[in-house]
Amino acid sequence: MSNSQIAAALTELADLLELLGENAFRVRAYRNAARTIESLPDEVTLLLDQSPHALLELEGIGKDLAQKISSLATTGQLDQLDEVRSQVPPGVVQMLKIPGLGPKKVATLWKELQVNTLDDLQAAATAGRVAELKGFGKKTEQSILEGISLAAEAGRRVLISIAREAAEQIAQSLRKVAGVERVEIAGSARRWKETCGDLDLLAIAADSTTAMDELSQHPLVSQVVARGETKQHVRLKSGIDLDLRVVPPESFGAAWQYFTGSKEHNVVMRRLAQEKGLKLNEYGLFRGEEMVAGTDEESIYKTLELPWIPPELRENRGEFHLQAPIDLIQPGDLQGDLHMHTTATDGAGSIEEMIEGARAAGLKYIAITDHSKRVAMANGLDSVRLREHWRKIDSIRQKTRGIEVLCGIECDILEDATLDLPDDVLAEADWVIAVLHYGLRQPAEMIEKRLLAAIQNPHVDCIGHPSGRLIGSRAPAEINYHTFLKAAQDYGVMLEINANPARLDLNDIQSARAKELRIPIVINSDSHHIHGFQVLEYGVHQARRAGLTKADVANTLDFASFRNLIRRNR
DNA sequence: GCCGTTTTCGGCCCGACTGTTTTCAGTCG
Repeated sequence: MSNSQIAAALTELADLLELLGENAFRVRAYRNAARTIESLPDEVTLLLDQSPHALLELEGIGKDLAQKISSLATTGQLDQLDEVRSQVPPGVVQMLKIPGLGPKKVATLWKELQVNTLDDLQAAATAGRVAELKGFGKKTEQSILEGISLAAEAGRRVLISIAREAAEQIAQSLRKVAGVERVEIAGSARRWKETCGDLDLLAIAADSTTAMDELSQHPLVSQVVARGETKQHVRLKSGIDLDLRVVPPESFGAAWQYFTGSKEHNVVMRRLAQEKGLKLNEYGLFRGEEMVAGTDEESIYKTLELPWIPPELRENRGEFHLQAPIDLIQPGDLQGDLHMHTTATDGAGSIEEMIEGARAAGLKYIAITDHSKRVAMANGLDSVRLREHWRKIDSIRQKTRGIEVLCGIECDILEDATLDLPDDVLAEADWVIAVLHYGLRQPAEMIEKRLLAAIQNPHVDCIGHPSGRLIGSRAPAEINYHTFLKAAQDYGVMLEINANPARLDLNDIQSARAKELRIPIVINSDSHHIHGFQVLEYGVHQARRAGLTKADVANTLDFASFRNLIRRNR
């Protein structure tokens, strides 16, 4: 198992144990271990190869967890996990996804009302039985009803990061099979959609049997749902479904185009073909019986008199108006990263470590932006500690070569629309990102007031993760994007695409609107550890889904130009 | 479950908020 899969298993175990009323500190130990494993630079299997005791060196991992992690890493199995899974109905675990419900409340619902599924819960809440429970009331009952759809949704789709990783891993092992010529990811994962409902792989193979056998036995696969000559449908242990299709080489482009979608994009494609007296399907583009294109995607688009359209744009959201090939931003275009944390607040890396991590990720400049004091749980900084932190950053950057470092702050926009730090402190910052963390459920007028107040503050350079959403688990704040974007444009405030795959906020649609208004976008990692910069890729693909080019993204500028942009906007 | 001892147990990050209570448990980040 990969590190993030091990981390997911440990997190699931923690959830289950918590529901079973296990000691909270024991549960925390599992969660801490999950985080530790997730942020390791090397795969656990590699560490174990180097030394069988390597895991014991890690903070927060003792004999017991080391043994469990090593079992997960080498066999993908953990008896304890299977055991507790059998004790808790899956529907009960899903209830944890309902905002406002934690393990205690869910356990009460499960035990007292015998609700085992989200449907059970909905029925109980509708009947008013939830409000009668001790510790529950009318408001809780109402918020449960509102949150159920969110939880149900979360169960059906997975984050793009989870989807891409599983798909790439399986594609890699299929590529090693004798006779397999080519394997590619298709579907929403190829379009880098925020979430994926299932995975699609496409292969060229002399003999489909060997490829399908390999897939059946893959450690990530739990069961084969269906298997035919050219198509195999499996379910992964993580609950995601995956389709593998084996196609002949001459049809590969057509199949790739077809199975990449989206459905809406393909409807238009087939209509355009029809208008030219052609027929498009997964086998090729045909005039009568004769195949006129289909070995590669480019030939299909070209025959339809279209430039090749990057997968991220294939949503029928205006991509057919493209006259010429569009040169979307690439991951390598980013030179800076303007949002990250250190051990001063809730990060895992020191200032020096984050600088080195950024350098290793190929970045030329960064801003260190720890939390302001309102985020007490993260040990947020007040004016005194922040100034001290900046002094420390300043002395370190004096000695640092090859990468520029800005003294920044991620400053909370408080519930009353004031900022968490006084103006005279913000004025000393090189870079200020203002964000909403609390009070996301306030009425739209209040959210608007808060965002506009932040934008109008002369020291604020950027609004970070504007909606505060966590995909699948926390709904976005209700934002009037029209006034919000207009204000950002008027006051020269940049907007962030937060690259954390659970955020991707601004979303693709609002990012496209920001581009139209020529509001500079910055794509930031929001790193909390030295390997956190890898997520920038997800932010870049989100930007690509919005049609952004290098010129639309401010942190593709060199440092001097970026610095000038900040100065000009202030 | 981990860790570090005043070394085999006792503590483990915490402040604010919400909705429930009538002094606080649970949730959030």
